[in-house]
Amino acid sequence: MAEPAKSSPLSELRIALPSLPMRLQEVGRFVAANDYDATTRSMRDLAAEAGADPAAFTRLAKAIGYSGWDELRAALTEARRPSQIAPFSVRAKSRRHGPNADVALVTDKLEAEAAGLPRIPAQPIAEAARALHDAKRIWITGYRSCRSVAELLNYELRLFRPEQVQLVGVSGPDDLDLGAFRPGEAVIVIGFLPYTHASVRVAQAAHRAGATLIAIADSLSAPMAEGADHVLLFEAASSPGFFPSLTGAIAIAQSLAAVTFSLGGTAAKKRLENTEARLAAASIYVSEKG
Amino acid sequence: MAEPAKSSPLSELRIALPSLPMRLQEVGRFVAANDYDATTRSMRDLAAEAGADPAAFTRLAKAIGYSGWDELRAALTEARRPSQIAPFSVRAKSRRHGPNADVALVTDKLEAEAAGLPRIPAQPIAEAARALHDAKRIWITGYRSCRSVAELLNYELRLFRPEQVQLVGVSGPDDLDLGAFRPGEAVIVIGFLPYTHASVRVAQAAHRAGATLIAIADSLSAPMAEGADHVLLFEAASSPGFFPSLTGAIAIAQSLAAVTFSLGGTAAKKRLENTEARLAAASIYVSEKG
DNA sequence: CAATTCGTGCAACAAATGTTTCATGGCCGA
DNA sequence: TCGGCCATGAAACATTTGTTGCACGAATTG
Repeated sequence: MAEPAKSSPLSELRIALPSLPMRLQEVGRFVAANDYDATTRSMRDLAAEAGADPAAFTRLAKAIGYSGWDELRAALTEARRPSQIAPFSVRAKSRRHGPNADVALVTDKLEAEAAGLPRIPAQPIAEAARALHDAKRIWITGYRSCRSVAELLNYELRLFRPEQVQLVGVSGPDDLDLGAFRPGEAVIVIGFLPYTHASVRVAQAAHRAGATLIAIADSLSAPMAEGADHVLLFEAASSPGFFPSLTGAIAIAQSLAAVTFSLGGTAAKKRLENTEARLAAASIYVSEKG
Repeated sequence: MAEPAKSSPLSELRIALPSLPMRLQEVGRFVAANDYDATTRSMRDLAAEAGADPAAFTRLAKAIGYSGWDELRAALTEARRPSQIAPFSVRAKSRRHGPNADVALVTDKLEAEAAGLPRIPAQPIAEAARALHDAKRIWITGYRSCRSVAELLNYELRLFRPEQVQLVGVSGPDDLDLGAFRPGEAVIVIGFLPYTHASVRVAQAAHRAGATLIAIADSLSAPMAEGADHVLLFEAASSPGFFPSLTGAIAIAQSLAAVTFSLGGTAAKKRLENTEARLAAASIYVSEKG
């Protein structure tokens, strides 16, 4: 296995963890999960809380290349030390070129997207959520990269309205679903430039069928926004890079789901609890440990 | 002696400072200025650096109402403890009613997520992108709500590396793919609390096969982060509402794709152009009209 | 099945920690 | 000037710290 850059003692620990004896894995996990206590409290103290032998900590440190627990803790302490000079020094020194050009690209991107989120109009989202709340059935559409947004929305809505939410095109060709739209139902279409023919077709079908059309798009003049009852705007081109940004669309989708759930009241809450109980019973999730 | 509002040990110190003997003032100022070292390093060590007598630290602690240096340090340690994300307090807060309660929920959510994005560590993303660039093949995994993130990443990476990127589990049961992992390949696993067994299985299989493991998770102690060569952290619980937030994970995925594309240089650019040309030829997109 | 390695808990070890005591020296009031 | 007081440093103290040697048991190997 290749050496993956000795960035932090915690990552060294993580990497070595799986190849360690069982007990050492336990204490290793404990250290990773409680690294602040690891730097401040004593070895024996930690051992008592972790329910392990104090010696295990020393052995762990040696197993991952340190001379002893003291040295490991010193490394953790340094890694945790609050950085005195904050973002500007990093930002100024590594613009565009140099070895850190990639890092600069990432920070620029994240900042741009963070700046874009508060510009999303909230009012239309709340109104659209009410429309979803009133809808007898909810269809969701998104193609190409927007498919991920559609699926997330589908997933979250189905957590508390399982029988009434459906992705367009999952159970056969899209066209079969298009004929099923009815008044009183809601159809969500997600898309941005360049717009796919398929998404426009869905929007038109929804409009023609008299269903409530909700468009999540990057522009009011997007073709699937024509005739839409609710248009939720986000900025797809706000961040640097070559692909349009979906962060805004995801944020909208999640807000939409959250408000819709909130409108659902205790009934929605109960259905969510049922769903979660079923998932837990099927032991889908890794149980949390003390 | 009056209790001076036990807000923080540091403020107690500052208040009592002027009425202390000269040497104790010096030591007190040193502690206030280096409180991180005060919690991590030993008393004698600090004394050496401050140029003072070790006993002065004990006397200082007693002078401001503690039983000894140990107790003062414990108080400083607790005051410095990183605030573990408290979703409940956020949820319990201002459950505002009235007509605009829904709008307020949306704006709160968007602002919280916007605040979370710049906190994402950029360096690991850049390093992980380089690993992807070097990988002969890229596998992507995400279950439940993380599936959407996995699919977005899959989509964007396939735009310029179509033959080398694959979602785990699309062409049959996951287990078939798990056996296909090879050294020199990269496996991306996305997940957050509660963690699914399936994602942990994939991560372990990747590690066992000697493939480069990249984990996108909400915690360093996430089970799929064990043994990972790269861990990309985001805050799933940062925003109000009942569902964990995927905005950070999406932002990471997009940054990862962008940097990987950037590393690909002209070759990647050419492949992307080919893909776009093919899509255009199939008239997937609505042509832009004046 | 025997031999051996390896992982693990226990207990004793030396080193380091925080505390206390004691001696010194400066300061102020009588 | 004397005597008490307090601040201060150095050294001795008991305690706690991290470490290591040892024994026992499980897993592995020949």
